Amino acid sequence: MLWSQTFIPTLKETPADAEIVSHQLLLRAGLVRKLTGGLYTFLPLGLKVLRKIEQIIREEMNRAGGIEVLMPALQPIDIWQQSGRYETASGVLFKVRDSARKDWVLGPTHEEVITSLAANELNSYRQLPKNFYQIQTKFRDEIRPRFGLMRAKEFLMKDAYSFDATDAGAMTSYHKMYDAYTRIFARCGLQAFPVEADTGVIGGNYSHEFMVPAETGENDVVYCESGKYAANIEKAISRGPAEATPSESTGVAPEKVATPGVVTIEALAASPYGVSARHQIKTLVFVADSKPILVLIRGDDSLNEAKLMAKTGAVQVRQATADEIVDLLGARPGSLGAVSATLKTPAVPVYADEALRGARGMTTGANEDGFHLRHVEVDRDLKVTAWYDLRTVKVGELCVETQQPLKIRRAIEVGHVFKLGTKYSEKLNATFLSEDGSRHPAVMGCYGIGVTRTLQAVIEQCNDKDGIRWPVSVAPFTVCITPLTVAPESQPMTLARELAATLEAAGIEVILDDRDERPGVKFKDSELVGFPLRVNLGEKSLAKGEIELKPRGGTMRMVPIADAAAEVIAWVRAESARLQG
RNA sequence: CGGGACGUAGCUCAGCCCGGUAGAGCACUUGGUUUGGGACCAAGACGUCGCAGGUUCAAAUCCUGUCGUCCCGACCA
Repeated sequence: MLWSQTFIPTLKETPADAEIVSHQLLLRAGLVRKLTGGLYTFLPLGLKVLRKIEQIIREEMNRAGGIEVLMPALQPIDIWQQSGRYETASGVLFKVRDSARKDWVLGPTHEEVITSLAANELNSYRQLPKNFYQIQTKFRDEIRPRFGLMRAKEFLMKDAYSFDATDAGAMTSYHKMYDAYTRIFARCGLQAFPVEADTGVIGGNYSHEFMVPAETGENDVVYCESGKYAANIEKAISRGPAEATPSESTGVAPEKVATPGVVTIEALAASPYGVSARHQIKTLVFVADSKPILVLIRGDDSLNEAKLMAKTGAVQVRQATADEIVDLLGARPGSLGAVSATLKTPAVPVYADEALRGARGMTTGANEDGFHLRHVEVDRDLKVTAWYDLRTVKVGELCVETQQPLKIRRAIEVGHVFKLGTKYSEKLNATFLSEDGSRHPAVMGCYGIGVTRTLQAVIEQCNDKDGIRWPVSVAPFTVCITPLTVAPESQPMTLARELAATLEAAGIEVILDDRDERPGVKFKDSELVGFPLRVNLGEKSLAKGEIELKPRGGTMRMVPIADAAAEVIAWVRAESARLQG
């Protein structure tokens, strides 16, 4: 490929609306251009990278027994109503209306479509297991598209769906995908690692996310340095708070104390009250599936809403409004409590965090503005409907596996594998006949990779001050041949064309920078775009019988003209082998 | 949806507070000089100052509304 005959609009300056380095480099290297918020056009080089990532995914999916299909992006709403997600996922659904005024959705994911297919086509245990996958555009009405391709309204995803006859079979399918994902990200040159994950709206009971460590990521991962434990903070557990919950009884009944103007944990902890956060019970009011609930957390802990939803089985949870809270408890936020004697409506469920078990000598709101209760003992004074682990793990707490202190880091989620069970197969009648003639719903799993997000994650992880540093496996071109003189019959240009032909014949993707630009411009551009190897052909070196090999980020090496092709091929093969894992 | 910032040339931005002929650098066009790390000189072209109202003799500048972008939060298979 000649540079002059493709389209690589590089930018010297950083675009104003790109915040993170990978987004800036996507634009500066001429890989994408924004149409509007959350929607991007892929330019030739961006598209080449995308296709390479897709190809790696295809190879590994096929190797793991996946069968490629292509499903419609436009979907009828009835299957979404059948699965129940027309309601539960309505926040992300793009809905469209046709000329007959019938409603459709643009698929944010394809459990409904594939399960409908399976319902019709998979009727016997003899046909199982099956794992269908596709690489296709997804649409999600993200509230806030962000960071270029990281969170977009329209994006490319690889999604796969497994159907098994038995739970054990489903676990096997799950682990095949888990292993395939590990290989896929390694081949893309990404350091990604699996973590235990919450399943969210998609459902199911077992799940891992593949995370790329990055400060700009949108997820917090809790992990143990031993490598034996890692989980999304939404799911993470520990051996409990670093400081024990107070459990010594004062032997005194709850006592009302005036705390005028005190509406925060901090204010109550400060002078003149001096009630440390650890001695307080935080009372939160939520509306879970339209019903009010009280949630109790130790004052120095924070509620993990994902856990609340997972543990209570609630589908939609929101914080109650101030008015709702006053109606329910008779007091405003800041003075709320769950001490039974103060509750107007004892029927409201009270969910308490495990860390509050046996707590005594606690202080909590009196359900009367400006007053708190002290000497509260949870077992004696509160009626707890259910105890759950609802708190968010904090740095330094001990790992449940190794008892070492846990750490937390930011990460980008590039893949997610779920064991779904029979949630969708039951609702959409994807059943099969087993050997004994009985009918069962297929046991499903689903597996997603954000292809466009993966592309940006590679940039986020592989860059330096000069630009992108593509791993050879996904680089738009592997070698950038750079003649410093481009006159058609000049020696640099003639040798450049010959070398390009030789390398292409060896299956190496080459771009030849035939632009009539000064060397500095070409060097800067090739480094910005990030081609793994640049081959310089300048009259000075050629006069000495040498060609220059400059790996991106490495040191320049001179090789005899006659050896250049062989040297480049050897370099590329060695780099490629390094990424095969 | 709440909070904040910002919309001026293709890009990065100044001008706005204090109303009075729309600017710089880069990019682009032409000519010349250069030619191993984003060259230099000269000439040129490029704008309904996001949009709509309002105030005013006069609005990029002040006011109101609106649309859009980015960030934080909420939310997020």
